[in-house]
Amino acid sequence: MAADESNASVASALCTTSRFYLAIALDVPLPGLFDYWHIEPVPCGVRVLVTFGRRVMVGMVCEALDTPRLEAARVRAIDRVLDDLPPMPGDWMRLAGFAARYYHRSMGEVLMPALPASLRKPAAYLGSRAAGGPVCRADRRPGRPAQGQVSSVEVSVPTLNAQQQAALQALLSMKTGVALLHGVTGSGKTEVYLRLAQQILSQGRQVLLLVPEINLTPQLENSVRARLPGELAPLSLAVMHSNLAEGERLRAWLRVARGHADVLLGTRLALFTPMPRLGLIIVDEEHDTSYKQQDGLRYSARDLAIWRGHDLGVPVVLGSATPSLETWHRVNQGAYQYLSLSQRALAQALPEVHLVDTRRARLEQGMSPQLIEALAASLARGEQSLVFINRRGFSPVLRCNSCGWVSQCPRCTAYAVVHRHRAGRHTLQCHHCGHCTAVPRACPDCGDQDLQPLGQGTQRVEAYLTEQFPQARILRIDADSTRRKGSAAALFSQVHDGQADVLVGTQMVSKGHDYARLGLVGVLNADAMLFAQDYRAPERLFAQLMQVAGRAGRRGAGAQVLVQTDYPDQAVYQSLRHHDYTSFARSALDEREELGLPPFAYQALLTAQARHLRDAQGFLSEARECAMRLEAAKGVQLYDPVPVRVVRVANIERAQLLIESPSRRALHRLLDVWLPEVYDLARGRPLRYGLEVDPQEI
DNA sequence: AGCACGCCGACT
DNA sequence: GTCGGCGTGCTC
Repeated sequence: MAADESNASVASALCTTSRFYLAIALDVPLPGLFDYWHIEPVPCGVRVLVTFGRRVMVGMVCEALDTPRLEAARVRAIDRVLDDLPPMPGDWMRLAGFAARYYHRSMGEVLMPALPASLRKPAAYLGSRAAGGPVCRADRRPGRPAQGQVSSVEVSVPTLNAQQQAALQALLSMKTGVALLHGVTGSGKTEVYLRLAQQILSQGRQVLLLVPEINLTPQLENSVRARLPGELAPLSLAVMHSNLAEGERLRAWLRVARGHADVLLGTRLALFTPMPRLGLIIVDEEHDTSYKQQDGLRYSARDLAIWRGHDLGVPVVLGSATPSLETWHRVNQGAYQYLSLSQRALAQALPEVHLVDTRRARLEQGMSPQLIEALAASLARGEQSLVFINRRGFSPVLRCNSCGWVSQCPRCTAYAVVHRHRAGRHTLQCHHCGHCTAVPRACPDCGDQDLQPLGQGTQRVEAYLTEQFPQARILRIDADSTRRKGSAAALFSQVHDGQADVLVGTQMVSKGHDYARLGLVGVLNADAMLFAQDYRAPERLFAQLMQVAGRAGRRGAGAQVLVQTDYPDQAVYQSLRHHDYTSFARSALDEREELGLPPFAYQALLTAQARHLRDAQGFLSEARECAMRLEAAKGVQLYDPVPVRVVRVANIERAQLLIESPSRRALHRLLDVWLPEVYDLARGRPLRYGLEVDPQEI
């Protein structure tokens, strides 16, 4: 071919090639979508490779544009259309769109993190090792054989009591909407979920079952797996949580998204999995705070699950022994159907709750004589006991008895916690930033060697009990003793095999696990939770204590719970004593209404982090003034910016501005017009900021 | 968020 | 004389 001829054909191709403009979502903290073009149309929901600045990114097509919103010369062509997957389904795009609007983030910040990592990382598509792309590679691998397969013949299906039967009937007839399944621990909520799920599955539809955290799924996973019907074409289960290896997560995601898996059991991130035949969403332990993501996009998987169910016209079941006050309020308003399981399924008695007034007790290592006595008795009966203390490490602070020096993290406004290690080398660790130093032999200020650990953590309680009960097998379960992968499962299986007499643990032990022979639960230092935090502290404490109390006596009778407190008259402890969620919720809601707090108001939190507190606070003050000048600020309260409780973490100082309104619409309308100005205000300042909608802690 | 450009201290 | 510290500016 002659050179001029080929040049001419290139030129004519360029002239005749039309450009199809696309608005593309990218995971960058910038508002809006980004304009690119391609030589042919690309449908919404398709992923593309684009060059953004100097790097290549995976983005998602969200709109086709007639004309670019940017000067045409600045619009780049996309690099490649990723066609290894069909376009993301419309309902999935709607869910992401809603989350982006509600949490006031760009579409890209919502969409992209919702995909398995290999589907959003350009490296998975570039270079020699990327041959075929991640989807192709996942499809080539058979995947691990299903573990824990239980033959359906061996499964004993429990019979339902009258309450369970009634709840199931009501749920079966529910075509859409939200129901609260309120059942005390051990009342058999799981059995109701499973029966309901079976019904939905038999209609050929998929079920999404959300659980708070994954260390509790082995038990649930086995019961679900055991109960999936179908002999010739067995229904299949996919499990999804953040501890999955990337390849496993992608394979599970693909099975669900292609409709090959029927049940998806997973933590909050599973909410964003496409499900072409979704027929039911269950949110177990809906009050649990781990449904709220605490970094990146701070979404509530429970709230989004409700939206998704509503959008698809599919029922959503919320289950809890201690529903969140938000949910309880919706029930009171008649917006959610209410179903109660007030009896334990196997007719065991609820454990007796005793409050030990620690103002009148002589404590040894934080433990009252009553608790020590009860532990001894329980050991003598050959039962298991649980000592619950929500504090890991040996002691929360080290103090010099001579000059009053206390162990402070050099980078945070927090104490450094004493930790003991096997080798006998002790450390001071900051639980906020991870800073770690050796425990000094002498006071760094005055040189005195009289350094004393103050207060108790799980290690110290474990050490003390080991000394008190040398014949007992004492096991500690907390974030430290379960750090290595798989060690949590190993420790829990020791417990279930009866190889432990006393369990010492943090909240890790209170979730999900069913302890067959547990006759006694002791709770240390509950008051710290009551006074430490914000207005939600009593609600969280109540849920936590109900949950840990519920661990006791699930199989036997006569179990007891001892809660040590300086304030036995507090409503939260009195309600706990009577296992009375309803009275607790009523008094807590009355108080919230009187004070105009959620769920009677809606909140957002603008946070700022900077090297110097004055920068963070100054920025928030200006942002506040800017908001007050806006028409949309009518009916919205903007509080004064304040430093957060632990103001400095890793040498970064933090402040926050609370925004509140009794009208959700008014709040969001203000955010819509105000946030672009906040964005401009932050430009060029030495700080970072973020917005949290419906904050759980303030 | 990345990633690069751009101006000032301790090293071969 | 450079290597590299992180301030600041931009990305369709």
